[in-house]
Amino acid sequence: MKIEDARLAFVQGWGTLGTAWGIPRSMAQIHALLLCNPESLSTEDVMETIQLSRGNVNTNMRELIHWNLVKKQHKLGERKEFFAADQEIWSIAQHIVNERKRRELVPVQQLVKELRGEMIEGTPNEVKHFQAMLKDLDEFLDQMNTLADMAIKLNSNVLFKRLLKMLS
Amino acid sequence: MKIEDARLAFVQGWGTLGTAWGIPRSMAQIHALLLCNPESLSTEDVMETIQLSRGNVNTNMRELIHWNLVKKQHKLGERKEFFAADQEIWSIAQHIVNERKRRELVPVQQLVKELRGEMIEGTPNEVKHFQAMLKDLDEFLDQMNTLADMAIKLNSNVLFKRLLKMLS
DNA sequence: TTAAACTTTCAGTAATTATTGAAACTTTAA
DNA sequence: TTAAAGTTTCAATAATTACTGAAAGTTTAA
Repeated sequence: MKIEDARLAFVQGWGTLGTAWGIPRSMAQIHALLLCNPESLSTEDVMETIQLSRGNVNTNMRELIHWNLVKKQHKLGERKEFFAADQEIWSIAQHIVNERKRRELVPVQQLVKELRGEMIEGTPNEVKHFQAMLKDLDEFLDQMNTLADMAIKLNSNVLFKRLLKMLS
Repeated sequence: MKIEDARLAFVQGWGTLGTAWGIPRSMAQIHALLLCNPESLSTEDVMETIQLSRGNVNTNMRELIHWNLVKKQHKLGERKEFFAADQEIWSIAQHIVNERKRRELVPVQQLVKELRGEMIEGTPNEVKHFQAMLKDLDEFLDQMNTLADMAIKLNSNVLFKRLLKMLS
């Protein structure tokens, strides 16, 4: 298999899977293409390799930069901008985890805390049940939050193995 | 605030947030409603409380049952089915993590392993880069997989605190 | 058996989200 | 300056995903 085809296969697969992660197909594809190229690429390189419109590439590239997954670069003597993906998998993971926390965890916590601050009127049994549920959820979300941070620190095999042992 | 309103607020919020988790709004709403009711509810209860069609409630309830988040129940003397949510937050988390692993982690691992099995033709530098990336990704995904399993086992404060200390 | 009570399915439609492409904008080199 | 090269924006459209409602199917009690 030629490297170009292998890259394309990776790009397509990553794109499909991206949608399962709640990430736009194009954004995932662009990221994949940058990941598997040692050189940085221009908007046009990306456009023609994965057949996307200029607007699409521009928008999603901005989003990738915002996620800290991609950096802008300039080449000597070239006017246009080039883009390169962060290649450190643990660094990538860190940024993805942070982004997902922001989108998925933080808003839930806000909701729960808001409701816990309310005075609830109803039969004692119902109120008790409702509040107990909120409390469990709140505590759980806190732990998840901490856990997500910790997961990122586990990038050394030493720590990872100690943890494995601890839980076995 | 009346308990009915508090429940509705929770249901609405959970529904909105559900979409950020890649879960259909209705499914999240139904789950939320069951979570905050001490009694099990019938399809019709759910339909009228959150204003959803019968088909929608039926379909999403089946999905919730498939995720092991909800159980069917029968009431003495009643012909229709009732539904109750699992109230154990760590058990809920376990099922959600398993489901997400199945949808989000497993397919990526397959893709990566498939590509690693290929012979790649290209310049040494490009091939080396491509394969190194796949290797990193593969190892990383393995660790993530293990980590997800472990996260679930951390439901005791004792373990959680030891881990915290270890990583601080 | 039959008919009422209840559940499931699914074609059609609505709502949401992603993508295009062209016009407007910005930067740079002559 | 100005015009060519490059970038950004965004209204229109396409693609995807979720929801409805009614018809078909199933179960149960008389």
